[in-house]
Amino acid sequence: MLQKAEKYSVIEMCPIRNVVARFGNKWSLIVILILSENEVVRFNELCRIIPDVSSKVLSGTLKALEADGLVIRKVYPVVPPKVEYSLTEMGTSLVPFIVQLTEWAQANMNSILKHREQYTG
Amino acid sequence: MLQKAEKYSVIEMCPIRNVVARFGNKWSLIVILILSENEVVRFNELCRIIPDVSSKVLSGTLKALEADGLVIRKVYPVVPPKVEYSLTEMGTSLVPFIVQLTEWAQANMNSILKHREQYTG
DNA sequence: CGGCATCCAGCCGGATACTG
DNA sequence: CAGTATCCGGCTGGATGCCG
Repeated sequence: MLQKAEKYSVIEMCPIRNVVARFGNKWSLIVILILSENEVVRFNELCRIIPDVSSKVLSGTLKALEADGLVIRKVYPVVPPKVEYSLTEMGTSLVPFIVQLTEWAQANMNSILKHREQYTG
Repeated sequence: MLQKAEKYSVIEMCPIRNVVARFGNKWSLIVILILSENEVVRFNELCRIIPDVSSKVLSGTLKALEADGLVIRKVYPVVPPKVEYSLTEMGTSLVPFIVQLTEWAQANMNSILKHREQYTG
């Protein structure tokens, strides 16, 4: 305790920072949640479901999740192209924790918002 | 399902995005974890414990957490100044979920790293 | 349909220096 | 000791346009 926390030092070695660096962006969690609710979703479906995301950013988000082994990208060699996204087993195993976090957020959101507006920095 | 997800629309109304917008930054989770392990920590202790954080960024992080009602900032009117940070009840209630997330990250980090290096974008 | 290329603005975090 | 002030570079995310 209270000594230099080596375990938090190198971001590549730090699970928290590693995981948060991945999910801390604007859309990753929403994508995972939607995939967990729908099993298989096409690119443009995600585009429509998620409000205000550009296709460039969405594809970047999906790529990152795919690179981590959380999401599967399945391409059908047809015209017009068809691409389906789904969660891997590892991705699915993460869902319960995200859901719990979401529930906590839901339960405490009002309190947090109230604190924020009362706060005088 | 597969309809415009209003629940994710407005960030102020969306618990996930609200919570992640707050913890998705570089240091918040580490600060919360350290506070959860130590009960009361002074500013400079945090500075020393956390690697590579500047005092400006740290104070910003703490302010945000304080504004949300997750962290208490207690100032002692002495010279030199003494300020103690600790978790509120709400902050403490969040810790288990973060810990779970951390454990998931720890358990899956190797797999994630392996996927990343195998991934050819 | 499912992207990528390009360009661009804003924010986040870091370095340094200074203060009550 | 516990910050704030200033400056700055880089990255993230968004807009637009193009392509197989």
